[in-house]
Amino acid sequence: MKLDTYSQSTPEVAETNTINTAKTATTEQSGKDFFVQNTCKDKKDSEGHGVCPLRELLSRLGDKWSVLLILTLARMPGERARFSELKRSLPDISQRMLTATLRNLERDGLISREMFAEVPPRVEYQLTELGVSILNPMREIVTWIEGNWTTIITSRETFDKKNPKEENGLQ
Amino acid sequence: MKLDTYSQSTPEVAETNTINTAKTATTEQSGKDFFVQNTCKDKKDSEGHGVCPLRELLSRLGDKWSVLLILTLARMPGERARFSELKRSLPDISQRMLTATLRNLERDGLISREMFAEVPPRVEYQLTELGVSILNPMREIVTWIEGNWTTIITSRETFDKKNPKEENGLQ
DNA sequence: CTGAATCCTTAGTGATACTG
DNA sequence: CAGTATCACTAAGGATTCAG
Repeated sequence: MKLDTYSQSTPEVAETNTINTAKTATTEQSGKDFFVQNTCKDKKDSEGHGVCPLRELLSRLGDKWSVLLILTLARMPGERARFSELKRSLPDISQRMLTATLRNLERDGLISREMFAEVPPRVEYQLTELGVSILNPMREIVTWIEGNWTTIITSRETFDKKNPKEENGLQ
Repeated sequence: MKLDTYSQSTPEVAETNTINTAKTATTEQSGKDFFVQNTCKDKKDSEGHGVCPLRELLSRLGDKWSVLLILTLARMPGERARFSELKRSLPDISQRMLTATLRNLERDGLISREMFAEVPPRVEYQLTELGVSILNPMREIVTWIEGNWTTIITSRETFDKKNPKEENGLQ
């Protein structure tokens, strides 16, 4: 027997509540909506493309090494370096992940790859124009993080203190 | 029997190669290095903090819903909305993920949570000052993605055409 | 040197059902 | 309404080994 205590809406607070539900939808161009709004599925279409650009690109930038790799490459002379240099600059990255990340970034056109048919193989990676163009927005995020990191840490500590659950975070 | 064909460095191309290895390290403040450089481990210290702020925050922004949620909240009047409104705005998110993402963002201090002890429970979430402050850098990334999305798609297509492997991407 | 191939572990995510 | 709890699945990531 389900008590109806928590039905759709109680008499006194019908439909629209304290906070207005504000159909502000029309105030935004529906172009933006494509990126943020409802229709944003992660399913791939017939071509194999993701259908949510924002989410897909974001998750690329959010993956473990892409940003670090781009920033590392940006610090190299000519925004250019070879495989082993990158490996040295990011000691914690596994060879497998370095290869894979480079490959994905190349696929997206952010870096270019040049292979030299020498006896000890040499491969050089370089930020493309597209890759360079993302540096500024990227650096703004980095700057923001640098500037607010301690604030965030503090926030976490007080939060964890007030919520002394076993384990925090996802799951 | 290992042939020594690929030893450290071949005679004619010793140590420093075509591309100079440029110890440009000194040209960068070592503060930056903390974020990008070698010492960047993902291990947690005794307190449970990640030791690589950049990576950690980036992966938060890169997770499936954080950015979408922040942007959605930013579009609400007063950068404020209740749980069910957010759920409606992001129909594809599961309740579990909405709860978890909101919780993480609250923990980081990007959003605040206010609970009302009413009979049908009401909880309102709002971007904090910190949360609002990340909107601009975030929007720059979004803008960049919007502006370069088709370029990236094109790049991927040509790449996949030239590399007709079974499946691309990681793994 | 620069990868590719395998194997394996686990974190992220979704579906579903239950609760105050 | 706003969550929690469980379970199950997948994909991301690491370690290691093999190869041109």
